[in-house]
Amino acid sequence: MDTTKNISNPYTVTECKTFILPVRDVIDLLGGKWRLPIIIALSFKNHRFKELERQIEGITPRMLSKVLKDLEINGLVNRDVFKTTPITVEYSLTDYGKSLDKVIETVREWGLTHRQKIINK
Amino acid sequence: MDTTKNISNPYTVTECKTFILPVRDVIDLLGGKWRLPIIIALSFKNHRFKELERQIEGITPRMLSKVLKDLEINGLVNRDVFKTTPITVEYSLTDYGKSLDKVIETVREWGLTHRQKIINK
DNA sequence: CGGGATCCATCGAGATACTG
DNA sequence: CAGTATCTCGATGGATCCCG
Repeated sequence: MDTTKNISNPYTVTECKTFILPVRDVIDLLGGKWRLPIIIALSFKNHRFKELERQIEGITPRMLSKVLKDLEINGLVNRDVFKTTPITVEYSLTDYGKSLDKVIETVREWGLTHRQKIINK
Repeated sequence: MDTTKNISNPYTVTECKTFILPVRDVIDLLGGKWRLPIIIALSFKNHRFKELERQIEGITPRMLSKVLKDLEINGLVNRDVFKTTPITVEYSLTDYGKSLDKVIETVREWGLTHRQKIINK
């Protein structure tokens, strides 16, 4: 944040919204119940649909399908179909998806200290 | 993320959940419709309740009250009551709350490039 | 195996009115 | 001014069954 402008708040409401937009995008991309588990699982290794369903306990195929589709649209996940019988589909993180790791790590570090702080109260 | 362990995924499901927990904490802290606008507004300057209500267009006193209370519980926001007549209440970010700025900035940078990438498609 | 379709429960959030 | 109390609704996600 541009602290040089904090003193008298010269930002208009519109500027403030513009500031927030890209942050909200990422929060939404990582938010929801299943996005993080799926991204983390794929950061470990590529997975097939059924593998993910087994790995991420509690998820239904409906939600798995939905989130994977969304992550694919956002360019974070690759979907590779192999024409075996029966058909197999492999999901993997794109290089771009992997670039989220550093963001997640930054967030995680703050979150770890936060946990300590809250627990100590 | 510990990339040295990514190759064969030695993480158990439990370890994976433990890994995610602090990340989820932060996402929840910044998620929802009003948390970011409130935090950003308070990062500019301290505000009274009514000032926030005016500044953050569309928010109802109910939601404002709710989120402020939650942010206070999480140690991000101070609530100072002044016994004037009528009573005035000033909200401000704690030093701890301000420490979130660097996290938000990291998230925002990634989000900005993401916007470019998505728009160009 | 890799999903889609449908129905249903829960929860975040809006609208409105009211209080100390 | 600084909130609280109800009521309501739409979105998120769960349960279950089905298909190529």
